[in-house]
Amino acid sequence: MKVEEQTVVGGGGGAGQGGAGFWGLAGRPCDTCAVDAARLYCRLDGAYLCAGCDARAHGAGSRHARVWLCEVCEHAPAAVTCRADAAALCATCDADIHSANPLASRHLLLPTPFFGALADPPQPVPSPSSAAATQEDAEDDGSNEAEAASWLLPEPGDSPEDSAATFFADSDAYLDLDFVRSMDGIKAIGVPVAPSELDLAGGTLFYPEHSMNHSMSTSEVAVVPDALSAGGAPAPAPSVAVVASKGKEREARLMRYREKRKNRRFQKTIRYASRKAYAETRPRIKGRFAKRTAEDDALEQDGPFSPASSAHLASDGDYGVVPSF
DNA sequence: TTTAGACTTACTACCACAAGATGAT
DNA sequence: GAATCATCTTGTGGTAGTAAGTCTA
Repeated sequence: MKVEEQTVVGGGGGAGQGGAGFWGLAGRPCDTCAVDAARLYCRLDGAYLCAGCDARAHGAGSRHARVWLCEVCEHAPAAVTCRADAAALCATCDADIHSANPLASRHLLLPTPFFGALADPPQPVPSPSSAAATQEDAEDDGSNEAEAASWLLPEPGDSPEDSAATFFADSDAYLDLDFVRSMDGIKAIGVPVAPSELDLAGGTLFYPEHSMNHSMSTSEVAVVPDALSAGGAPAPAPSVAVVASKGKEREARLMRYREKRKNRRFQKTIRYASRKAYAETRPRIKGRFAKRTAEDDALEQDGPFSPASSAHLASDGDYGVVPSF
């Protein structure tokens, strides 16, 4: 925790001085209006669109397959959706994040295209199997379980307090070759490979043989892209400037990703607003529910916190509320 | 380098009771 | 089949307690 805080503070300072633009990571503008930030990519049109322009261009019956922009870099079309992280990721960011360690590599990855009218923001991105379910349901039913499962299966060398996506990002500088060797034996853990037709970014979706190499290499100073090194020919050494820039970009991307996930994933879903409203008005003793007294009953009848009114108030709160029937 | 203690962080159990679910009539 | 009633189960939030991790001497 402290490591992450320090990382955030340090990185935040750097980002704060120059903002996202400093790293060259400002969101891609909409190709149509050029005003708002693009949020999705239409394959048929070959255009990056904001929500408004997409709504104008694609109606509910639209058959144009579109994908969200990567939530990490906000530049490339998302290639997959990670249900555990509830995030749409491009091939590059997916490789960065999900090849970082064996836990992350087990996240359930789903194809991203959707059709019809733009519904809601891409968090979580609707999965094909849960089209009829609410967004909250999709997140609760799948991602939480998937991530919880991944966290419950520690691997040698894992830090229990770090999430799968953040561990190596926070400790890149401390990786050593022994750990790389220790990963060789487990890098073949099965990851569902998406059909090649979803390879929207023009690259491969997964790197089953090179994922660990990719992660390790990008975590070190000498960055050698897999595409270059995979051919067997020795890749030319990148310049120091390029290497440093890549490292900072990746760090900034991952930091943004972590912040977003942190803010998103722990929102409580209220299934019964009426029960929540009632619980909030009930008397407590040291946090525990206490028996009602006659005075409590009298106050409730006179005061503004009758169950009915409280339920109404609670329904307007910031919680995700499943209406009671 | 190891150990002990202090400190921090995250998680869980607990409580009462209305609302919801279920089965019987 | 629909309506009513009785009984059982579920879900709700704030706090204390505890486990686990981190830091320092």
